[in-house]
Amino acid sequence: MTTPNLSGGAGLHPAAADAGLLAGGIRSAGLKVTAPRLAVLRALTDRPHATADALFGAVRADLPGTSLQAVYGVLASFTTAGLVRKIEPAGSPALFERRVGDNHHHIVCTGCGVVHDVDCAVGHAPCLTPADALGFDVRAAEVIYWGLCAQCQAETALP
Amino acid sequence: MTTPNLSGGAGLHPAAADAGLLAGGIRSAGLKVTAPRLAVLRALTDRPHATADALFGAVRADLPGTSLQAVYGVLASFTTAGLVRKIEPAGSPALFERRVGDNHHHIVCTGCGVVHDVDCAVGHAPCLTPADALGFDVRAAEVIYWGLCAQCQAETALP
DNA sequence: GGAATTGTTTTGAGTTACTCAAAACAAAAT
DNA sequence: ATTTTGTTTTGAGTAACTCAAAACAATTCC
Repeated sequence: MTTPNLSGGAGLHPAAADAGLLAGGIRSAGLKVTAPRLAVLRALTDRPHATADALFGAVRADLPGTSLQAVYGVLASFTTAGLVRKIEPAGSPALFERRVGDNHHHIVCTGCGVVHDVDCAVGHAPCLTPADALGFDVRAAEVIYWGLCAQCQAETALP
Repeated sequence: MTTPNLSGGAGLHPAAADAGLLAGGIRSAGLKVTAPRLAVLRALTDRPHATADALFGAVRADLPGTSLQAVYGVLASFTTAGLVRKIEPAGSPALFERRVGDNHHHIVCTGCGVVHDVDCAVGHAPCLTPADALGFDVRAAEVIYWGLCAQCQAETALP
């Protein structure tokens, strides 16, 4: 075998099986399966809220020669295809996550910048309806909570 | 009188009275009253959700020679002082608004980018409490609704 | 009212996080 | 195997800020 196995056939070891799953996801989104795309998706699996730059760093570790622009391109196509979600918290470069399709929100630490997922406040779509939509056809509600994470609280409480 | 009236004394005509009010606000925020600051605050009064660049355009109309960096500086000091609020919707440069101190949210048109204020969804602080704060000390909840404004709806519905 | 003090603005440079386009290349369809 | 189509590389360019030093102006103090 002289070419890498990108085709998602029966896996022979864990990484191959993983590649198969990733490849299937990419293919069923209507996109061609390529090595940079697999690498980005794999990197994003380990880093649930990553910047393009962080992913670039991770990708080039297992696929040297990949360009930053390729990572941007991959992320753009994934985002358009609904395979990943892009979030842009104030003051931060864009973050990407694989968790899509549900309406979850985010909590960002103002101290260290760490981001976690949080489920919608009230059980059912609560924040999805503004008091007065002003004639808008509302399609999405994005909620970002800001606060101090447990660790940053502990650190600021020191003598 | 050879120097402009920045001191906020009894106004002689509407613009002066306005300057007095603006100056008072700036002064009580603990900031020095300067011509660029008055100009930015006045421009922001007419443009409830403006970018630094838009404000720069407006400011230089009545105070030529003001630099863009001065506008950034003014906005940074106002934001720190709590005199204005900075919002950063995804894909847009930062917007500034004078409405502060209440917990209102925003609705952004995905077509034309227009931004309006909206009050909190449910009567009482609804979105302020995530289902699970994950140990965070939550200080703020920011909600952005995305949708099509009435005008953009009408335009997309054309034959 | 004038000098000292402190904070602000100008001027000029630099950075981050992207975006765009053309040519080389690789995956999928035939 | 070849063609087609979509992707990645390479290289350039941009928007929106941020930083620092020197000039300047608003308060404070006498």
